[in-house]
Amino acid sequence: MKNYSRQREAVLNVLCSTKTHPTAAWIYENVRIQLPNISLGTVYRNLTVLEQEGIIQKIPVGDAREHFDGDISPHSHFYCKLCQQITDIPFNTASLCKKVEQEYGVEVESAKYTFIGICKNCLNNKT
Amino acid sequence: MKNYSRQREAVLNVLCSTKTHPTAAWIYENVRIQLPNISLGTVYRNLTVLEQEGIIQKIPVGDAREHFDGDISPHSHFYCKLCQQITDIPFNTASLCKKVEQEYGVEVESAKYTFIGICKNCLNNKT
DNA sequence: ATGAAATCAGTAAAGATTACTATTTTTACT
DNA sequence: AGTAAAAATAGTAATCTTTACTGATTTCAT
Repeated sequence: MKNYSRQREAVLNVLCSTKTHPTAAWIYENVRIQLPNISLGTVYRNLTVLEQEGIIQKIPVGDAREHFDGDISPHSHFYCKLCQQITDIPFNTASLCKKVEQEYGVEVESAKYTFIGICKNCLNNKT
Repeated sequence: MKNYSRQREAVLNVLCSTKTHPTAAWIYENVRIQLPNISLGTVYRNLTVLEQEGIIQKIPVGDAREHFDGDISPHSHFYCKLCQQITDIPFNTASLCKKVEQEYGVEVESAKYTFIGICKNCLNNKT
């Protein structure tokens, strides 16, 4: 079904080598260092494929673009409204999924917890 | 600082009178029934203002556009990947906010829990 | 090696959001 | 009520993000 490609591997490698939860545009710019001819559409297509296969996950935070995360272990995220950085919060999201499935008769594939506010650095810089 | 306007009130009313967690485009179309001359930019601006004031909230689910919710009580959401509907899950998000604040030295303004999968209806229709 | 299936680069198109400007509306004050 | 400053608006344009298309290239199984 799915075929190996240098481009898909490069997209995955770039994403997995950062903890910044980047956007497609950022991934595109960084993959271009290794593969200068890769096209933006290829990055988008591969991000979609990788997400559908459950190898990566999307992290929407409400800034009008999608962010991606190569770490699919069930953890949470904090989004700073001032510096726009997304940081990991090792709070496990798995525990409530079964509860939601049983109580609502749905099939839960993933859960995303996002905490929004002001990060430590930005709080300090405010003084 | 902020002035009253018929347009802002209409945007808020339309959003609060639905449980569908609509997009800006949907809100625009529905406000147009009452105010045919309202412009899309006005809808966007007012949604931004209302969100900054904490009167409404944004619900990003990863479908490349923002959804909005007039209900700001701390509850969760379920997003169906098949029918794209967002439904409320009355699971309270408030309890972990303080924990995150204390453990990470951040200021948490809001928390969003989103469960993603396949809803009851779509599971039945699959048979 | 070879042919079907998958993927690609490059480009165009579509969709979502923000920016800009001249005009109108709201508010505070008289 | 009258007025001036501040805020908001409609309409339009521009920007940014994402998806779609197409002919060429690459991968994979045989």
